[in-house]
Amino acid sequence: MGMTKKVSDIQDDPRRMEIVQTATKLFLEKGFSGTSMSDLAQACGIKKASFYHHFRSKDELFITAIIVGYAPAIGQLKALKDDAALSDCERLTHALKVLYDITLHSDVGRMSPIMAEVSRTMPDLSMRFYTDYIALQRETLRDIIERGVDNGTFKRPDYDVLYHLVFGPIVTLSLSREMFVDFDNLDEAFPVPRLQSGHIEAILAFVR
Amino acid sequence: MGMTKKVSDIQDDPRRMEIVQTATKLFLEKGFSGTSMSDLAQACGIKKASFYHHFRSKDELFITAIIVGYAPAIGQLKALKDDAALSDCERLTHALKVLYDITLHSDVGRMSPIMAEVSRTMPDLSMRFYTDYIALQRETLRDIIERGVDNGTFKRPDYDVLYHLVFGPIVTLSLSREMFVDFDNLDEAFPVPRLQSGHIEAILAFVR
DNA sequence: TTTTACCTACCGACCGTTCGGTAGTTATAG
DNA sequence: CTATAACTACCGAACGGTCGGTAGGTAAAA
Repeated sequence: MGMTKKVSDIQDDPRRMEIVQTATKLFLEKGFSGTSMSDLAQACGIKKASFYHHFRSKDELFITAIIVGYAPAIGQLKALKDDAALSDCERLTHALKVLYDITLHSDVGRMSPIMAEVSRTMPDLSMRFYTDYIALQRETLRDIIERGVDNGTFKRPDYDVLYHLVFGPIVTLSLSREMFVDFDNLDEAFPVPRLQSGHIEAILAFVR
Repeated sequence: MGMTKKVSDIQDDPRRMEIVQTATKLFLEKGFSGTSMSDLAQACGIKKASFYHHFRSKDELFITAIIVGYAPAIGQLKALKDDAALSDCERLTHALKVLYDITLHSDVGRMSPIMAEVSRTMPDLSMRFYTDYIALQRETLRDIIERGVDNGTFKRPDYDVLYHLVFGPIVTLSLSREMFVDFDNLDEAFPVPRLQSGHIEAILAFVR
């Protein structure tokens, strides 16, 4: 308690949020150590010194950007649990599609390379990323499957293996596409729609 | 031609290789931008300036370290293709185990975070990493499956989906374990042996 | 005599950060 | 209504430090 700031506190200050948005874009583009405070200042239309009115340090700004960055994904995940209208298979399929969408097209998905970069120097942040986001992903998937097990639709899997099979391909796909952005034939080497539907089919077969 | 150096050329110079080995260890520990030439010099028992006798720049040293680092894995992969004594399923199982071993326990496997870190600033290296290593991984897997298809053991899969399902979990597992090294319960969150055997079973079911 | 491998000493550039100060706004007191 | 104190947002200039890299020399091997 005390030290940790809530996401809502940060988001309440509009000036801070502007800066965080711009910073997020830059960090995603050029990585943490690749983005200097001068770069950041220029992008924000502010002088370097003025940052330190809003944030204690570069680290604090970065950490804020990460946490704010995955906040919407957390909302999407929580919404998945309460999808009453669907059948078990539809719910699982939909959940997997949402996971693909989040991981491939939102900030949090594109963050994996930076998280990998800073994980060694900011283990606390990695830890928080795990408990706030990864653990929630797992939990959500588990809830959906358990519901299907109760209804007799699915047989209960080894959940750790299931997480491995579900998140592994998605994360690697996102990471690969971030790493090889400059490929001329990126969509040929990593054809997202086909990989996605093939993967979902395989997972359905696995839990049935 | 011309610019590109062969691995054998580098490996022929023992002093260079000593330096590369030490550098590799440091880069894996602290990342690219986290490792300074001074750090490197101290670890090698050499003065900073003496580096520039052996390598043109920090980048060249790093690139050399990466390429030398995945060389043995390439050897292992090539050996997999000519495994005559085994049955199709045994061969596939064995290949998957080797992939796990390489990716989790060798330098090249542990390199994914650094490759992610530098991919934006060194797109050429990423490209080379892809064609030298990733494409070879895919090709090897494909050959093994094709052999099984010819024998009637396997049905021919969508290979892109297969790559997705095979390499995705392995890479993510390796990356996760690198990122969350400091977890007290790393083996609980990512229990390698169970994940590995569960994954292999699922893949066998997928191609059969 | 030239080449190799290493050294000492140093460079300019840039890093994240701090300092002292300045407008402009708001709150308070006379 | 006015004087003043306090606060917010920002700035120019500089800080100590580290970065990758270089100039030039030395000592020994070829």
